[in-house]
Amino acid sequence: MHWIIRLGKSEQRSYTSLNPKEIIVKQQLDYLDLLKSVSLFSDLKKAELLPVAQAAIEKCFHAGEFLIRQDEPAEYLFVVGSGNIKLTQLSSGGDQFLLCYVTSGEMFGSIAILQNAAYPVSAEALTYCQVLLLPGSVIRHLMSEIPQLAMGVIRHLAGRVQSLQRQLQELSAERVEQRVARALTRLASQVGLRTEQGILINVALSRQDLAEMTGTTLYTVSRILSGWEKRALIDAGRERVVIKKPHGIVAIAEDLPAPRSK
Amino acid sequence: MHWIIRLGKSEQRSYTSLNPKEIIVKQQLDYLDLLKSVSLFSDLKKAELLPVAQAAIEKCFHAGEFLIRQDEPAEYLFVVGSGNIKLTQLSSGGDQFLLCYVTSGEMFGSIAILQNAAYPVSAEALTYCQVLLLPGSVIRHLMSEIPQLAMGVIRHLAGRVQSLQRQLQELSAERVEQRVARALTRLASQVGLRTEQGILINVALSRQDLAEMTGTTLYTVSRILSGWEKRALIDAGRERVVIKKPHGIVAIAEDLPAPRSK
DNA sequence: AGCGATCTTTGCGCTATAGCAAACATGGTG
DNA sequence: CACCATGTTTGCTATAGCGCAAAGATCGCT
Repeated sequence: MHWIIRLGKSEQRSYTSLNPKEIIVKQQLDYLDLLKSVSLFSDLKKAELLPVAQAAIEKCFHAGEFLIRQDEPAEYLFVVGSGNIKLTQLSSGGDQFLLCYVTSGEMFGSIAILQNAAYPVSAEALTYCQVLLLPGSVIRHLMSEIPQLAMGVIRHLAGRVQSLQRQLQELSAERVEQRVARALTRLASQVGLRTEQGILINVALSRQDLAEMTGTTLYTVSRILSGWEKRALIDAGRERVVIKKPHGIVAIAEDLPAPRSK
Repeated sequence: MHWIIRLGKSEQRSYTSLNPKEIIVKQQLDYLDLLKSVSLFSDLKKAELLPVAQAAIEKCFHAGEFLIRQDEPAEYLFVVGSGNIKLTQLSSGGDQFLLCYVTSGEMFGSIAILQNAAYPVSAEALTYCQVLLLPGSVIRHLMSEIPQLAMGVIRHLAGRVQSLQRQLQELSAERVEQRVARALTRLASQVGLRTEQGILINVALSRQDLAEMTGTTLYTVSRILSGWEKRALIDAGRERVVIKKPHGIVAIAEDLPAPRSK
């Protein structure tokens, strides 16, 4: 990440040795690179992104801090520059559901584009995070000038709808083991890190987290992972999973007949 | 519904006794009324809706016919003028999930706004249906001229995302009885018909349908409905449910302690 | 290095729900 | 009006997954 680290308060700009104008320009260029990498803005020219970058607020969060809390008024879209974040939803009954992880180059809080909306989820920083806050009102107004932007938002939301529908279907039709396998493959493709032992899921991932993702209990997840570890499919530790035989896990996720573990 | 019934083929227009121009104008006015009633277009002025109405294709379907099939290229948005439709999703494993019912004044197939997308669901007519087909390309191009339209689409999708997230949470955390109760209350508010005996769910609703909505089996649904019938909460018949004590069902859906059935 | 907090494992019993099979009900149709 | 297709009920059995409790592992901190 070639993005300049800067700690929250914008006043700090004036404390640097460079002259203010130069800093602002540099910052905007950096913002532009980050924004451009987000699929929401990929159709836009850099020039069109300038007003977005200008309205963006840079902010950092420490592990454990909440970026947004469920039911609070939704003012900002969040673009993640670095770090890992998890989105969770709390039900009235007090059960928590882990919707997804968000990591660099991704975005969340698109609900802020709508007026008077509230966040339907909470976002918790799992590591130190650098994010850009984009005021929903700015995006909203910009959309009328830049139709591509509106299309980007629509594409983003449509993708989310489809992935949620698929998840719903899976949750209703598949057994727990299959769902956990699916969650792992999803995580692998999103935050997986190729190592010698296999694919390391590169976020702190407790049994409880996996349970909240798949609608089960930490006990059941623990038993499943233990089983897989005995079959040498994975290597599991405290808040850590390494997939040693990806094809084996995929086989379970897709419910293929023979794992063919020769 | 004050919408003129006309059978599919546009050639029929010339067979009427009125002069063609008058008919076309009349038709567009009717289309405009229908479109205006759809939340997607509610922010638009009637004049702005004219191009949409002009591009709309009227079509009718008989009970049992499929309006769209999963994985087919998505060309049209559908606006329902009359009739009931169910949206289902088929998994690779062959399990069907019933996503939702769609009825007059509602809309589906918004994925068609995106280029080269495929429908993620199938839509089956449960009754005789009159629908308007709006070419996705037309909406797509109109969005750049009418920002309100883009906002409407975004609002629609955002609502869908939230409702799906809620459903996901419910499916993962709640027991079957609760989920069935929830499905019934949802249906009651959408297609419920107030009668003397209670709220009649005004669509053909088999045990199998309820099972596919809630991620369970028709056996379990049957047992649950039988139980509720014994407690005089509902009145169930072949593909028919009447909610006699709405508060009782809501109490189950919300998992309230005392049903208070005095 | 040792301690406490947190996470993980696993034995055990239990319940909710799946799923078959067979009888039963219902409504449309000729 | 009787038949048939289709939907529904219910007894029975099987089992996946829940959830407690207690022991064990791991990590960060001082």
